Order: sequence, then structure tokens, then C-alpha cells
Amino acid sequence: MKYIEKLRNSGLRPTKQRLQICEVLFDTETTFHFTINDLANKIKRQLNHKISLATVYNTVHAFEKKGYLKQIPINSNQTYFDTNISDHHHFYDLKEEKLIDLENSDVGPIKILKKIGGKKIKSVEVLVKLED
Amino acid sequence: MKYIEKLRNSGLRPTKQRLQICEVLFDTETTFHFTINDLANKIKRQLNHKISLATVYNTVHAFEKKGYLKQIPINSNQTYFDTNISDHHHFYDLKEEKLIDLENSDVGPIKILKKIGGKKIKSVEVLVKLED
DNA sequence: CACTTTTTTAGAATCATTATAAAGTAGACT
DNA sequence: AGTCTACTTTATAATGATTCTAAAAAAGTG
Repeated sequence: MKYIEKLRNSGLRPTKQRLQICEVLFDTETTFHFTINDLANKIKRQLNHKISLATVYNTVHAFEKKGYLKQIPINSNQTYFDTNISDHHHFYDLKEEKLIDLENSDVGPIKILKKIGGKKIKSVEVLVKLED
Repeated sequence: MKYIEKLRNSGLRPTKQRLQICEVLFDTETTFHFTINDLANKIKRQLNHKISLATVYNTVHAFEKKGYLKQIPINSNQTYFDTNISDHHHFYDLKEEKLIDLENSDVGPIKILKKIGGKKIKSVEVLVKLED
């Protein structure tokens, strides 16, 4: 199985649950956005059995820490994650409450002119809110 | 009192609590970032009495809806607000867990090349994460 | 297999936020 | 000032996402 190596290399034991979550997250044509709840439902639908919610939380956080998922900075009562870990941005459709990817190439280059002493820029994320 | 008009013009009755919250929020040299909890504490400290937490929530949301406050898009267990309602951005210092303003003039112009049919851009917000 | 460490799990705990509904207040009109 | 109505405030309860707990299960090692 192709995810066993990946997990081992990250120092994560390739357990049944983690491998199944990998399938649901990464065996897809396209990347997608999700909340923990979305993911738990998708797992149940797709694998026909449930994985404990605590495990889903643990796994998503572990994957995020390892860089296999990204959190999307947006204000919502739930946390949104993205399986697209490339350097990119988001539209947020306020009416539909839906996120849409915005590739880096669709945003002109961003220059941050202000510097903060002793700190390095880790990421630059753009959120474009849309209305009708 | 200078906030009475402002509130009335927004269709908000100028109640004692709202006026006091206006003082705490807007009678300052500089703008600032806060969570509801920060604000509730600041009120208690500065006015020497408490305003019900529910009222603080109600008022902050009312002010945000009217455009007197902005929510800052960031992932945290609490919601961050900003009394700086000018078009600007933020640094987020991951180590200190602190927000720092980033004026529009400190960010090169941002061009959003992708268009979404029937939707207008309401805002463009940049979050720059900082590490050591 | 025996042993240690990590992981999973159900359920409880936490904590920010929102809802409720009763009491208080503002504004308008006499 | 008094009356009326609609809006506000308030304490408290309810909600709901997330985290914690600690016991059972599974993985890795020899």
C-alpha cells in the first residue's frame, strides 16, 4: 500500500485507520476542502463503517503537523482543512458559505514590504470574500 | 456624546452599555485587536463594572455588521476583532500568538485574475504567518 | 510469544458562542 | 409625566466543536 511508506517516513505508525483516512483524503481526482465533520461522514459513506471521531481529530491534526493537510484561515465555527497543500489561496463565497481555490498564478505576486525583526515569513495566505 | 449620533444613524439605540462599549473600543490613541473575552475584561477594568457577556457579544456583532469593527480571518478557538476598519492586513506571529497590523501600503498591489461568474469581490485579506 | 509503546475508542469535560425568556429601557405619542 | 410598544439587557441554560481521559487494542521489537 502506497501510504504505508509515507506514514512511516513521518514517524506515524501505518494503522488501519490512518491508511483508510489516507484513502479518503488522497485517493481522489481533485483536492477538496473539509471540516472534521465532513470528513467523518465521508469516511462512513465511503468505507461503510465509522472511525471514532477522536481518531479523526487526532489523525487530521497529525497530518496537518506533517504537512499533508493545510488549515484554511477563515472565521467559522468549524475548522476548515484543505487537501491541496500547494501554495495557493481561497475565495470565500459569503452567500453559499463555500470555499473555492484560487491558484497562486491567479493572484499577482505579493510583496510584503514591512519586516518584523527576528521573524521569517512562513506563509502568505489570501482570502477573497465574494458577494453577489 | 459623540457616539449617540453614530449609533442612531445606524439604527442602533444609544443605550448606556453601547455607549460605554464605544468608549472602550474607540476612545483610544491606536486601534487594537481583541477577542470577546479581552473586551469584557477591558470593560471591567476600565469602567469598574461589568457588562453582561451576552451584551458584549450582541454589541460586537451589531458593530461588526454596521462596519465599525472587522473580524480577522484566522484560525483560533476564539474570534478576533479589529478596531482598525481600514483596508489592511495582518501578520500572525505563530510563536507569540500575536497579531500585528500590516498596512495596505506595506503590501504590494494585489491583482485577482480569476473571476467567479455573478460574484463581486467584497474584500481581499492577507494573513502573513511569522516564525522565528 | 512477551513486552513496550503507540494508537484507538467511547464517553466525559471544556469552553466559546448562541438561545431563551423575563425584566428593564428608549422613543413616540398623548 | 404617563402609556404604549419595540428594542435591549441580563443571567442562565443550551449548543456544539474540540480536547481530554483512561482503558482496551494494535503495532513494533526481540
